[in-house]
Amino acid sequence: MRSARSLNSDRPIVADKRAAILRAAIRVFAHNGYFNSKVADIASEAGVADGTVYLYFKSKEEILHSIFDRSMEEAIAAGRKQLAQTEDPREKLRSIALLHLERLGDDRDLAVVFQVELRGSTKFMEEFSAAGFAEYLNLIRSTFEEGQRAGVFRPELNAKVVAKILFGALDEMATNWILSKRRYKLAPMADQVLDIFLNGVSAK
Amino acid sequence: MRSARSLNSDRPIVADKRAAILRAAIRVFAHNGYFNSKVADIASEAGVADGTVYLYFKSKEEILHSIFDRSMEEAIAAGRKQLAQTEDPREKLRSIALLHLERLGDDRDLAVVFQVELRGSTKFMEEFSAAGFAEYLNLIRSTFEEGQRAGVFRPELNAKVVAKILFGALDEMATNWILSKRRYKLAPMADQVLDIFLNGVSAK
DNA sequence: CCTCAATGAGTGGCTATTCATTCAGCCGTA
DNA sequence: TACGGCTGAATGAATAGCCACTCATTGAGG
Repeated sequence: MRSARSLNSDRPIVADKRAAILRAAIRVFAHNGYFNSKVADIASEAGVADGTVYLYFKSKEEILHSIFDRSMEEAIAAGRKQLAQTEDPREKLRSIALLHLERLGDDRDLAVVFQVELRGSTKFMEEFSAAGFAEYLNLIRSTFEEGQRAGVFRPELNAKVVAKILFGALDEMATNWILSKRRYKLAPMADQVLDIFLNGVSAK
Repeated sequence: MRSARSLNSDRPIVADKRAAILRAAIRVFAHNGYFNSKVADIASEAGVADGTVYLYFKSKEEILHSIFDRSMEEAIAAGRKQLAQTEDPREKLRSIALLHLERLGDDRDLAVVFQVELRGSTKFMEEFSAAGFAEYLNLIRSTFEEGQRAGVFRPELNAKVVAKILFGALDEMATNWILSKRRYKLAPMADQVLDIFLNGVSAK
């Protein structure tokens, strides 16, 4: 039904279908919630048979895992890259925030999965947070500490707490954006948050 | 099995059992997650038969609703009361924050249900947020606006955004506290958050 | 005796996962 | 070039297990 390269014939096909199923799953999870989504829904959304899903994923849960892993990996990579291109710690934090909200603002379905569906279970939260979120928080924290050493930020502040505050504020912007009926751009909120945040943590 | 007042005989009994079931549900939901919790688990935790649950609640979902409604109502009432006893807008916000974290810090199971389980579905989020969260955010917002009028807070800031930032920061403190393996007091975090927050939003 | 809260075994509906079957493309052979 | 398996990706009907919810029955209190 689908044409494929001849050598290494499985790779391109596999990647295609895996990706299609993942994209379908994001859409379905976003609309119905993880627990109310049927594997059959995902399959039909992806245009494959029910059983095909199990050729690419061990279980429904693994699909959710994969969504998280892939997205978080991308996000962190993008974040690091951005950090490498910036000097001023204040601007670094601004970049992280902007990237964070841009990424979610560009894909509402993915945002719903991240802000809502992934939070819906302590089990997921613990597993996931250990890996991905913690790393992300550390990215923020170490950037802040860098700024403290540079004398830009108030030295007496606990960097861990500061990181959580910034993350929490951004996270809430995203969640509110999803739940809001009004349609507005998410990314520009980053500046409003950063304004207050930087004003609160800057030295002098 | 349980003794009761003679007149109006249903009220005391009903209240007792309803409350017992709710308390049990909080515990069970906190440990297994809403979707992985069986009604039978709740019943046995509450020390009643499966069917008894349905004498007090229409469905499993209604139990979750009730937990949210009751707790949110209490929290908002407590918040309003506290606000009435305070003058300075800065102190008002500090009180709200402290109350917020104290309440969650005092009951870990309830906190898990609030921070994790209640977020796990867009459907819930939309229904709930419309009612409870929005009201809570408004409480913060109007307090902030009061402070703006009094010249305490920077007048150019968007109060709605400011409210979300504060709420988001507190919310993240709570979520992190739940997921953390280390045991620490949650309430004192309020001061650290408020320090940075107030520093960020204060006039001058 | 009544009444009615409480019980808990049974039912119905649902859905994740499995697996026997199909079939498209490919290769060796004539 | 034409043919006849062969491979394994894809299918989707069937299974197996789970669990919210019902309701006929019980028995304590009055």
